[in-house]
Amino acid sequence: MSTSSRFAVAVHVLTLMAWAEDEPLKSEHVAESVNTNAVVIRRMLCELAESKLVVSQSGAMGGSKLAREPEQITLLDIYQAVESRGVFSLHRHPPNRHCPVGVNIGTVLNQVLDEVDTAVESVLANITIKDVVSRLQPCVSSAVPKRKHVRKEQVLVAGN
Amino acid sequence: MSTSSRFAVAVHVLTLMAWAEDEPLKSEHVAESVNTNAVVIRRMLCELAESKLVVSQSGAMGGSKLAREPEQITLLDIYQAVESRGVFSLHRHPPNRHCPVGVNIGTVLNQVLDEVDTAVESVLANITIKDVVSRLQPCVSSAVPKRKHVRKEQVLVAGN
DNA sequence: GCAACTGTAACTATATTGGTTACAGACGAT
DNA sequence: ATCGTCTGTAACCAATATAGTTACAGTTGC
Repeated sequence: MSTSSRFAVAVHVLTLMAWAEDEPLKSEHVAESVNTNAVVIRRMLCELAESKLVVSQSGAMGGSKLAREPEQITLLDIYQAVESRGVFSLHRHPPNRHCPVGVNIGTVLNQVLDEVDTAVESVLANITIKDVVSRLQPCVSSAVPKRKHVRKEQVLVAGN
Repeated sequence: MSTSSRFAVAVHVLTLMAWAEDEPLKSEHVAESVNTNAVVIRRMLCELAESKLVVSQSGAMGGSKLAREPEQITLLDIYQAVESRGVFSLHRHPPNRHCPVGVNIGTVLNQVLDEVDTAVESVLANITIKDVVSRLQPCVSSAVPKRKHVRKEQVLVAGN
């Protein structure tokens, strides 16, 4: 697959804003929490603004905040704002159309990949930023997160 | 995200083998159907062999075929064989642990991403290679596949 | 032994993401 | 009005993953 961290970062950013309630956050400040460069955050904020999830204000005392209430923003909204493609891709080059399998496998795969995308979307549609904020509170910082899938590089709660 | 076509190609390969029944297929032949280089196919066949989905034989009259019946191989088996990571990744670098959101967002995100992975897996677990072969037959080659998500580069049934 | 295969290493090409610097433009405060 | 503080954005570079290619050692049937 080769997934990106764009979705994770976008959720992080919007969660910060929900946490900050109506106070506009500076990209520099957000970048500090995410632990990346402010320009990376601003690029993402532009995308999120295009999707009407945040509003930004230039100039002194400016910053960005949520465009709607946290309970009105689902993870699906965020996913669609920052991840342009579905979960899987088809062949890089079209298969051989002179082969009985090659000529039709795309159609079947598209059916399957749509089923997958739909499943992902229905999970994300049922979680709002408010939910994320609520789930944030009872966390004990000692626990190291574990995933079913091995994600080599990423052991959270470390560094800094 | 930045998904790869590895899953699509792997399904294509195993479908070819199911189609060919018990006849061993040469990597060169498979590559022709997939429209790629034979080495790319052989690399993938090695991974599929490690996961006991195919068996290969070297030497003259050699080739690869399914290790089990097509109805005993699910798309989840294939997914796990060729895609090492889950659907999404967490942050590239761990967030700032001095921030109340940064320190705990990983735990919450892991919960969400596990829900997503589980949803994807349950879809894939319910489709076998035999199902794919069955769905292959009634396809009319005139129809251009459509996906809910825009996948720019890839218009199937073209080229060559 | 020979020809036909697989397995694999080594290298290149390409694409995507992320990080960085730089700067134009917006805007509040004085 | 201008100054300092922000955002928006362009132009790069670096890192990573996938895919494509050539080359060749090893295996096996004939």
